[in-house]
Amino acid sequence: MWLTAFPEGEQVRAASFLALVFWRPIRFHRAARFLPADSEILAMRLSRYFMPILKEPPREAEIVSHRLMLRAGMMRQEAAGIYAFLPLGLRVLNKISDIVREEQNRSGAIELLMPTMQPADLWRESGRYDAYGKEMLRIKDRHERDMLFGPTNEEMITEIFRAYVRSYKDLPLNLYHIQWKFRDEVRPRFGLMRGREFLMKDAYSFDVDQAGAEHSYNKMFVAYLRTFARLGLKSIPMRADTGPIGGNLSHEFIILADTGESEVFCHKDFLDRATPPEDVNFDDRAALKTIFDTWTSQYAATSDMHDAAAFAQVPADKQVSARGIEVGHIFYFGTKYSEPMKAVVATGQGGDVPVHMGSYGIGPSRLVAAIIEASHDEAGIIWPEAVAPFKVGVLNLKQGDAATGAACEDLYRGLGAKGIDVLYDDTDKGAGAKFATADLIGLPYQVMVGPRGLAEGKVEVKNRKTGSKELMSPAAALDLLTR
RNA sequence: CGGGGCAUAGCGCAGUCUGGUAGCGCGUCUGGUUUGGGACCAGAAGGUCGCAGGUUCGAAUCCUGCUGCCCCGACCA
Repeated sequence: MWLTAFPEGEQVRAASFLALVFWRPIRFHRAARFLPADSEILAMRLSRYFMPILKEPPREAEIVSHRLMLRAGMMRQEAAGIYAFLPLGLRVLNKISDIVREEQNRSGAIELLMPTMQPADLWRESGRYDAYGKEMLRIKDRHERDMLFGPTNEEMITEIFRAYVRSYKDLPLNLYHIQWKFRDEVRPRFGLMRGREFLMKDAYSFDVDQAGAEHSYNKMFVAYLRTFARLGLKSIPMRADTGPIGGNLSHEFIILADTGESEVFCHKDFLDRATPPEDVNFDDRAALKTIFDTWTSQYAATSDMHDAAAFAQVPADKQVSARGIEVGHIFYFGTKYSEPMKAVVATGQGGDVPVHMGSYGIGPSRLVAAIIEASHDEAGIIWPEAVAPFKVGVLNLKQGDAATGAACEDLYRGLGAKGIDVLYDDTDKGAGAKFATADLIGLPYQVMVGPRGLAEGKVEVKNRKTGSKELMSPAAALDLLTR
């Protein structure tokens, strides 16, 4: 548009200047011009991607998710407990965050975004500036004002709430954000599992009374069950200690993984209980209460809360003791913050009351690691389809061969055009190396395109999870993978 | 914060005890031959040995201090 402001002769120079500046994107567009615009970010040629895989795991990585994330080129450590997400890791993180977001929205929670930096004064109001201890990273700005890198956001959300909401008519309200947190752990470890900087979805509910707050709690409870199920995980809610955040109703959501950091005990029925359906009515108090009761009626506890006598009441063939990873935590804490911070609403019956609050956390960055812990084998990661960085890998087993090249291009473009996330391994590597890479980064479906199969008009589709391989025509593969 | 360990090329490691011109594998680059489970041959590039001091004719190696990272424990999304 503003090009027209150039004198005639200048337009050419301006245009070529732009071409220079945007040379890389233009080159990409040219190569991908058969794809609709929206698909360009979904489809990727490995030869042009940034995915620095490692054959050997770096020495510092001890646990499997940490090793595999480093080997798959998903992240890079920059300091103890602090990681850069590389492109492959970011794709997974974003897919997890999107699912978390969808389920929060479905439950009626509303997204906003609070800053990572917070003024200390807010925390002095709640009394937590002194109480939180050294885990809170404290900073002074240039004017010597006390600031902090937020470890959580109860104070700030309460400040926002009290600034605008005055009436019971505006309740219930649940506000959430997905933002980086910083907790200066004494001993960060296990890669993303216990980092110092981590991504957290934290939601905060506001209700006029305890009954309302319990309904809000149940909404999150159900949303969490759905979220973890969609991420391909079996989650088990376990009664939890309320810890430093305070309150009196709290559950941890634990997923089972052999390498999990805590020991858990539960009733076997948890493992095949049906996930609440997509169309569950979040406004139906009784229905949500029923789901909550069903999911909390049987024994489930981490070693901290374990009661051996109660566990012994579970029939022997139903006793499960396993290892687990905490991936979510929900709290109801009443008026712990609303009272000191004066977040009050008119009740409609004369007078104000402090609102009843709850907070609800899920760590998407920890989930990246937790999913790997729960789903991997000797060869590498086995991504659940919903969070895989790419759903399909197209492997050209004989790079430079005209026939395999053409078949791969067709599949690559065909999948991309249908909106499938596809990674096309068009590198010079040998077939074996490509198999190893595809398995390492855990692509759910891998299409092997080589001269041997192509001679009979076939490609091979491999399922990463089951290991099954099937020969079929490229058209059948396209059909299968876009279904 | 207590205890233990590590730091040498992009990654994994040897060399340190017993001081004497810094090595191996993988990866990278060039050329060629290859191509269905981490190919082969030939050649090449790449390191102030974590940092600072000290001892010595000479330090990756010995001494002192510091920093970073990992593991176990206590603590935690």
